[in-house]
Amino acid sequence: MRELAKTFQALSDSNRIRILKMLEIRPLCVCEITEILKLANSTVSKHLSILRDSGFIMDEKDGRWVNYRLIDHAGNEYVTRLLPLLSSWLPDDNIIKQDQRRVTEVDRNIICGT
Amino acid sequence: MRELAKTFQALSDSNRIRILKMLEIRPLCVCEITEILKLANSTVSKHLSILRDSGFIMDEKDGRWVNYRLIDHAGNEYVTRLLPLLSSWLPDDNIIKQDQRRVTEVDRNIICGT
DNA sequence: TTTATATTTCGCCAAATAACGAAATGGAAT
DNA sequence: ATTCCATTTCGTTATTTGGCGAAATATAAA
Repeated sequence: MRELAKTFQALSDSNRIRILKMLEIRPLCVCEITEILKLANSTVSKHLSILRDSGFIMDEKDGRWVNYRLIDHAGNEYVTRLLPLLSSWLPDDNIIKQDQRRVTEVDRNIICGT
Repeated sequence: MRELAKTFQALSDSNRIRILKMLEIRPLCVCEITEILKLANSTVSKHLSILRDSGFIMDEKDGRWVNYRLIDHAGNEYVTRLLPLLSSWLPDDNIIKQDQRRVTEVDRNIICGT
């Protein structure tokens, strides 16, 4: 039960929901997410670790960046069922739509390290 | 998005999950839930108001008691999808099983007002 | 109307959470 | 090896949360 509560807890924050909805478009590095959410990178890193620890996302090194992506096939029943639900929700949310559009526009080589 | 985060927030506490799983068995009054969870009645009342405000449960007066039950047909997409999921989860959790057994045994006329 | 009882609301406290900036870490490139 | 830069970790702060007991509310019974 602890695990289930923790799973819902991971989804109970607006910024983490925004991150998951952005990752529906494509994998992103921390600085791209930071740029879109307008939060400190340490804050974004914390949100990402919460989403990773609850099984929603995975990370992989890519040169000097760390790419985060939605988990492909979760070994986790809760995540397996919740991710598709989340994917079907908020299609008309203005913030989510704007975030997702910016994901298609943003280029890590330009925005990172300014 | 706020509403969605709030919905998950409601499910992010173990005691609220226990309450919802108890209500799968039958409607319950506050003092029955209080007896099973072993919490202060003010605490249980707060949990119930959170679950009600997020659309998972409804209340109805019944004499001097207030019965809480799972919402029948939610006007809420999130609740409509999440309640069946929750219902399918935790079938082997020992605490949940014990709670649900106690729901079938408990009698408000005996346990309330001792 | 008075008393009893179930529930809610209020005020408080301790613990958890989300945010930040600064410092530490770890590769990549020079 | 040293520098550069993306990311993580650490320490702090403000806010939220979950818990309690006491007081307020509401309804049933006497």
